[in-house]
Amino acid sequence: MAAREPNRSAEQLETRHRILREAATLFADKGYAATTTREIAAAVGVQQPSLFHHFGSKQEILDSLLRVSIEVPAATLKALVRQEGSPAERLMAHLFLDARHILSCPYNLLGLHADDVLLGDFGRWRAKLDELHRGIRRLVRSAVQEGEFVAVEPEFAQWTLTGGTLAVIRIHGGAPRPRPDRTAWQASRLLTRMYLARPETLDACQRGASEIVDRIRAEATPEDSPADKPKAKEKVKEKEVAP
Amino acid sequence: MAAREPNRSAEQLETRHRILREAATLFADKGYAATTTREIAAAVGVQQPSLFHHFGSKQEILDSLLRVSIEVPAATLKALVRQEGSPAERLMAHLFLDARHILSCPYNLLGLHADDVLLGDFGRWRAKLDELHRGIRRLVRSAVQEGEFVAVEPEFAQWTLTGGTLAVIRIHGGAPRPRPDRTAWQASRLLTRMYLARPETLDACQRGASEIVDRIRAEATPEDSPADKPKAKEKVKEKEVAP
DNA sequence: GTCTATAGCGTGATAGAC
DNA sequence: GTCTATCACGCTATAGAC
Repeated sequence: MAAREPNRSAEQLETRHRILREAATLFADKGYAATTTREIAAAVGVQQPSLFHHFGSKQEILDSLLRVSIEVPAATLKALVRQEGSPAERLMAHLFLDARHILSCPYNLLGLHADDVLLGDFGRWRAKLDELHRGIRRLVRSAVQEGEFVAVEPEFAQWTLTGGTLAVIRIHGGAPRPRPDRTAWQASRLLTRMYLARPETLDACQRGASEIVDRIRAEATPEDSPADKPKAKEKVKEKEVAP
Repeated sequence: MAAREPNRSAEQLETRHRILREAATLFADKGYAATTTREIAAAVGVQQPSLFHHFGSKQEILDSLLRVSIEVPAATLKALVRQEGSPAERLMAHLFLDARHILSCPYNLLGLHADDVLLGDFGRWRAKLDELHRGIRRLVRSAVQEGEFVAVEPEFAQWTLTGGTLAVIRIHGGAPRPRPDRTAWQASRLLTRMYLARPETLDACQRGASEIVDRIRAEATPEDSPADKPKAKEKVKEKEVAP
């Protein structure tokens, strides 16, 4: 990287962002292994070797996307377990935060949840994701023990709930949604309802979850975004990919 | 990843079936594109070119597995729409049949649902799967209209329900389950419960679904009714597809 | 920062002996 | 039916001009 350049040109950031964006879409469509660097370059509108000016390797592109996909949810879940509130409320808060993160993300994160990615040479992210899943299973187990949830295998519940998050990604598809909060609450309500022993307590559960979300937002640092996280105020233009 | 040891317990099977079995496991672990024919051969315990005596290409291996994974559920859903019963009951019957098919299948079908497979050069199977998803969305839409289900986007419901089927595959993992019917009913009960407007009607819904399943089974085996054909549910044995 | 040209390698698949 | 040997191709990544 040009160390003596005082200002990283907006052009470079733009290209880097577009690479991530197009790569994420292609990974979602065809999978990571099946996507070639030539296809990514073609979607961005540059020649294939030009990618390697911005990223050291194809895996590095995936790595940057995985950071967005996994690091944020893992951090929020970690914040969640310290919060007060019943297990079901905390689980619902997690489901909401996860869904809203997806709906606010400018990249299509679908391909990053495929097994060829998570079981490949990405032990670092795999470990983080396992931690996430363990946290969810722990919350499910507590909710079942306290009678909030019906009897269910924690592992099955975890896979259906994370599968529900995938459903949010599928419907989202990388396109901006009008009201992310509303959609995220809808999804988390349905997923929580699946296991709630007394479904009529869903509204109360959501109120508890909402309070937890507010508390986390209050204690969270304003800038929680490393270099790869694109600005919330995005100037993402509609892509004009040469097919 | 380390090369897998040849599966000695499977050495008695036909080589062709062992190839399918080991390939399915590898596809589930690493994805289709990331799995090499050399890895499949190593898992089976033969040299790589020997695979091509049994299958014309790597894609042909995948094709044989996709037939097992998609053709059976598509056929049962087609039989379902002709049955009497409320939309929720028919949907629950589908979820049960799908789960039981998975739990009775000797192959790990997880990798076949990955997007790199279904969006690749397999338009034939992709079309069949789309048909399946459309059928599910149609049942969801009817159930919502009739007040059996809570208000929900059919597309979201379809992805969560098919995601729930994936959860069954994940827990199954290709290993035999003691009581497939019991596990399949548990899963379909939870998934149906997610959208049932009045969860207290779940038992009634299951009774209706069970009757539909029985009717389908009756019409699926209309001609062969020798004396030794038992009707016990647990006796249902999925015959391996040997094309 | 992007380009052209190409290296280096692993892949799916084939040929022919046994 | 399985083996050894090998091909032809497409892939990621590098080198160096501009």
